[in-house]
Amino acid sequence: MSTEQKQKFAAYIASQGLKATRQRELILEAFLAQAEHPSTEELYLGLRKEHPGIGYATVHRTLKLLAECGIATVRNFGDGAQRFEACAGEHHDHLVCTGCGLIIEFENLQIEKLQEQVAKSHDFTVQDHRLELYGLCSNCRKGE
Amino acid sequence: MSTEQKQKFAAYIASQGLKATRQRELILEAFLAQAEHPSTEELYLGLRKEHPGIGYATVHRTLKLLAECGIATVRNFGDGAQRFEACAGEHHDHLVCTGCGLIIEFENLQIEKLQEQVAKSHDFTVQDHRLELYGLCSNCRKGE
DNA sequence: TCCGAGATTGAAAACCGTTTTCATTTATAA
DNA sequence: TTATAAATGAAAACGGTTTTCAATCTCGGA
Ligand SMILES: [Mn+2]
Ligand SMILES: [Mn+2]
Ligand SMILES: [Zn+2]
Ligand SMILES: [Zn+2]
Repeated sequence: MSTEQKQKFAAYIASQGLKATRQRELILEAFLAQAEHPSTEELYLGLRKEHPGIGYATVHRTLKLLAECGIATVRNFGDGAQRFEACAGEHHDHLVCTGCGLIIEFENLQIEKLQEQVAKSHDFTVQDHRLELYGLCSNCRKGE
Repeated sequence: MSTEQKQKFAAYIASQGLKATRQRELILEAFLAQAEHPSTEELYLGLRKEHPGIGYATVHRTLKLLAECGIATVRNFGDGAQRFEACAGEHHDHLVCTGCGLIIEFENLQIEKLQEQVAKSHDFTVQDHRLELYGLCSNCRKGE
């Protein structure tokens, strides 16, 4: 439920001496409502329909704030733009279709465990990781 | 041996109706000689010491050519710049230290296999993938 | 060897997503 | 209500990449 995220954001804002503004509220709502992996631009264009006054910089700044406080994750699927995704519960990785842009999410605990082992064997402490499989979905394969 | 790569490049250039130039030769040599994961800028600055006339655009264009013909891979470790790496034999993935920038390479066949399984279970054909583990190397962990 | 079509080069400008700047507006504690 | 500091939107700056363009070079054919 989005109330949870709103509270989390409010708490973070308070804890950092920041201010609760109309724009931040709007942007969080739009972010939670929007499609899966929006870029700043996409979210900004969506918002502007309802709220023409809103600024691109504010949208981007707020998305970074959301990432800071753990509501969003920053993704990068190699299209040159940062994308943002709500941290809904479980961690997951992505299959990205190079044909149509389709993104499928998956989690695989075995892979995660093996990653930990690899890190340990090199005396590394993992803070984060990215795993993306690029290829063709079944539709795009047919279309070839 | 670098002769192999030179031949591969020569063959590719011929096959595409491109031309063999002094610059391309120089850039390939520098690329093969340089450190592990150079950016265009880094390679360019290195080259300029010996060959002040060389242009940034030419370096970048040539690196893209090398990627096209399978001599180089494009990497992106999240520092905002494309990095290039010689495709020396085996595929590998990376551990990236967020403290000092150290990069450790690894390969793990179990992970690769599991990736294939994941893809298959979603009816995906994998063309490429990226796996990076970000964290702290033992040195940087001590320094904290 | 020389020529000419067409590719390549380097410098500079354009590009594009991100970040900063700055004058103005707004939130919040007193 | 007021004072203070933060936030906003527009525009400029930024930084890596890509394009443009006139000059230069490559290489197959004469
Ligand atoms: Mn996702
Ligand atoms: Mn490597
Ligand atoms: Zn597809
Ligand atoms: Zn380190």
